[in-house]
Amino acid sequence: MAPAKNHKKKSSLKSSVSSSSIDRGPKRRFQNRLLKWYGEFGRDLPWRRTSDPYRILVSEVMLQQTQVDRVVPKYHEFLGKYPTLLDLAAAKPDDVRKAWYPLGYNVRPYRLHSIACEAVEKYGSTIPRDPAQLQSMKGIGRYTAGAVRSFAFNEDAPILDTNVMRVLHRVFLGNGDPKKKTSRLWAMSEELIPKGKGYDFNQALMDFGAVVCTARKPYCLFCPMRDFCQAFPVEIK
DNA sequence: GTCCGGAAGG
DNA sequence: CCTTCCGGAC
Repeated sequence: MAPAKNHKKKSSLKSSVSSSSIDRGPKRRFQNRLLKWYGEFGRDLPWRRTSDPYRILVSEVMLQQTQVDRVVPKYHEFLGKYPTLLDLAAAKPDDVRKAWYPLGYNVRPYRLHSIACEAVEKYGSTIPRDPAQLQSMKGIGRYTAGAVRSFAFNEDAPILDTNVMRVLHRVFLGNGDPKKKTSRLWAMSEELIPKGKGYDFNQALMDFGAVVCTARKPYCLFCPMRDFCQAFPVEIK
């Protein structure tokens, strides 16, 4: 009788090390395939051709409420009129509201203007990168703060808008109401970012939700995640 | 007509 | 937790 050694556990690394709610395999597959997909199919959008935090902020506030196709022309027009943070801060609020038309949700141009003023007064005419400072400003919630941090400052900061929520919920959770799992999805969004790649990964997430994993009629047959997606195939209504 | 959507305010 | 804001897509 061979005195077999007792291995209680093969590897403590496997399941309990990090408080991760996502398994290694799916996590790495998702990261790799998403970034690959983005390299191939990612969109060329104007705010991806600048590193000016002000311009990225403008784009994010516009995108909060409006689809990309409607934002693009207005983004150029608005920045033609207010090319810098200082230009916007110096403007009259009502002129900013007029420059916003017809994007809708008209409280937002006022807030964007007040953010510009506050940045000039309190933060040395720069957009702050600190999440608490960002979120202290009216008009910047957790999503927009994460977007500014990752897209303007290259930080590995998580984002969660309804697109990202839908994608992560479908791929990793499957059924149920995503809105009831908001805090868990925030944690997942953070956990999934490959170190140092917050910018590309988050941009990729947004594109993927907008192009493949759409709210209605998602393109599951072209989806690189379909072999492990918990929601595949999403029923078409 | 119905759905969609960030942030604020209730 | 729920509603409001505003315009467009379907």
